[in-house]
Amino acid sequence: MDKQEFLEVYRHSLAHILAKAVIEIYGKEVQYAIGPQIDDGCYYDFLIPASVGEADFAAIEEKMREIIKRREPWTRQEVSKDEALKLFEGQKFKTELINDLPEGEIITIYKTGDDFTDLCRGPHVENSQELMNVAYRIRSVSGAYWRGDEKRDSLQRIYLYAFPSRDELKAHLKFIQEALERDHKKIGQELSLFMFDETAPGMPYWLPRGWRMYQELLKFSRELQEKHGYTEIAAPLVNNKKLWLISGHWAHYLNNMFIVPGVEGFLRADSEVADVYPDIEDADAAPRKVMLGKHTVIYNREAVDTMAAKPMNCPNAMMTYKRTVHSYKELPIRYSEYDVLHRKEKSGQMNGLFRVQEFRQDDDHTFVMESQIEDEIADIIAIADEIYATFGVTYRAELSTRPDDFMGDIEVWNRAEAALKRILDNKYGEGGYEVNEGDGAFYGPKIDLQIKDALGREWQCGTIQLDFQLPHNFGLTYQDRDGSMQMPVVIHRAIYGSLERFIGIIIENFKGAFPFWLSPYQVGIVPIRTEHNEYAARVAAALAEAGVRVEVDDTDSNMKEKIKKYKNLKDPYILVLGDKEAAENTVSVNVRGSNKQLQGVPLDKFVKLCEKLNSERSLELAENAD
RNA sequence: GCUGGAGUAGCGCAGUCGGUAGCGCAACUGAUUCGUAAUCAGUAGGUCAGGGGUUCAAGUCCCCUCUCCAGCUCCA
Repeated sequence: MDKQEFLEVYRHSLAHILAKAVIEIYGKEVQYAIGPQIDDGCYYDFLIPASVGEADFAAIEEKMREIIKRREPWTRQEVSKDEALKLFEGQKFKTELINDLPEGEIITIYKTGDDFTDLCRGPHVENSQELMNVAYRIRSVSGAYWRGDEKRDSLQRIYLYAFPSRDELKAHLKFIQEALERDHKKIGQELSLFMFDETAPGMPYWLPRGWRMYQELLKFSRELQEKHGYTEIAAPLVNNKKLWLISGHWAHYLNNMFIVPGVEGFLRADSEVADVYPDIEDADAAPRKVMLGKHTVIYNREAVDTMAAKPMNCPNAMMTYKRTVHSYKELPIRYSEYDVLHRKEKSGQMNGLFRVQEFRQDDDHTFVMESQIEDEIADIIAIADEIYATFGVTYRAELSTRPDDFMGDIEVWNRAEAALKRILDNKYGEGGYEVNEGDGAFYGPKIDLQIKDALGREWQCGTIQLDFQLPHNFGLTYQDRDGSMQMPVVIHRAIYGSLERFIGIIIENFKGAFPFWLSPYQVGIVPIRTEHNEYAARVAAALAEAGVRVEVDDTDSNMKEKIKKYKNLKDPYILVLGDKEAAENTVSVNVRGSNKQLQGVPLDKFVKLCEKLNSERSLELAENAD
């Protein structure tokens, strides 16, 4: 048995032990659902008459230990559907699972001791004593729906960390701790990068330090895209619903849009209003008539002047394309935009910068002829390569192909998918990327790029999507060589994805110690005494002149406090300036992440070093000025 | 939206049985003028998330709302 199999077997088995322990503690009325293994352990879903909290963890862990110590044998049995139903009588989730199994299928059950039976495919340990040495700990308890369906039973899910040895469990707990320390919300607060307020849920305020970083990301993207023939546009943030009717958002995305009622949309209701739906979620609820008080103001979402904040840039890009007629000679046309988007999320969906209601994407819509798809996408991937490499992250590509409810011409789909496969085969080798069959959008196939951060966690950022639908909805055309009017294909693409989410990721990736080019302030200057402020100002001016972001603490607090302040803010270089430096026109440099100090570095040399780090967007800080 | 937790000074937190709102850092004032991660002393700072209720009395108990967090579900 290899290690992976071993992990699966004992994590699976531990889930059974967990269920047995919970039943022994909370009684036979516990309904147990399913208990799969996961990356770092396993979980089990229960319907328990009591609410399980942290205070109960120790008791459950102790009970599990006690059960393992009984050294009970595990026995596998094959039973018929009827026998299985009888065995799990009163267990509604198990009953449902059994009923869903195809007729005639052999059902396997596992007994742990003679008082606990679970429906399971196995395999499992032969005897509980095999679990004596494994290390486990209850991680947490949280809510989960039966079969992930929010309309069904809400269960208590108990998570377990489980590892083959104590050391491995310890290492994992350390990893979790590390991830916690990297939390971008915590670092964002410490480094004054961004903030939130309850008056604008899920909409970040970018503070001066964070906004500098944001601008650097934009600058990098713009520079690179300029080289690749992109042209930037900016478009209305709020558009009349007529636009959303054409794009299809009014029909398919309305619940995620912030509606802006126009003047016409306001009604003064002095009397009865018909067709008021008591519950917007419940389509079956009968509309009622409601008597509103005099002068109550309501608004009508369907009024002609109703508008909505844009959740996506695509419709405006389509409008921009449509402004004039286009020749095949002009294609590809690449409209990039960084406009602010708003997407209304259900409460509870927000999470720091990872999930917000207001954000910007490094978005682009490229209009191409079908024959240009392959070259264009290869070029997009080249951009992605350069961007991700600059942040020191690696990535993995995934191709999603035609779903069942696809729209458009199947021949076009087939050619497009073949083109995407050719690109990916070329770039990553056959099998060097994942294929998710049937996972594409209804309007076209797509390539997703998953990046991997310093802790090995994966994030979906980049996406490249072909679209045959919007050009159709907006009636886009170009005139081909033979004079006929053809429909272009649209490529939607983003590399950072959302700037907000990407910044959240790199905050955690770098733990707030950003590369020089990205740091909010790149150099912090500490004059030793106030009499050195004048020289400090000269140094700062020289650096600023060279495009270096520099901050000076010219207060009269002592130098140790000043150094500490800039260290806590993770400025890459801290310059300490006193008599010696002023006399020699040099700087003494503290390099972030090292205790080394570079004494007596000539000022012009240091300026050159900073310029070099900036122009190369270097990941590493130089530890000497040569 | 669902389950569970949380919201007290700018930040991090304490606040016991319901009985005058606390600590550390930061800020401000003064002294100190300092060579590599916290100088000393003093001062100020509060609608205890918001609203309602119980009570002689509410940060504390009850109800509603908002926001955040851990998950679920959904997503870039």
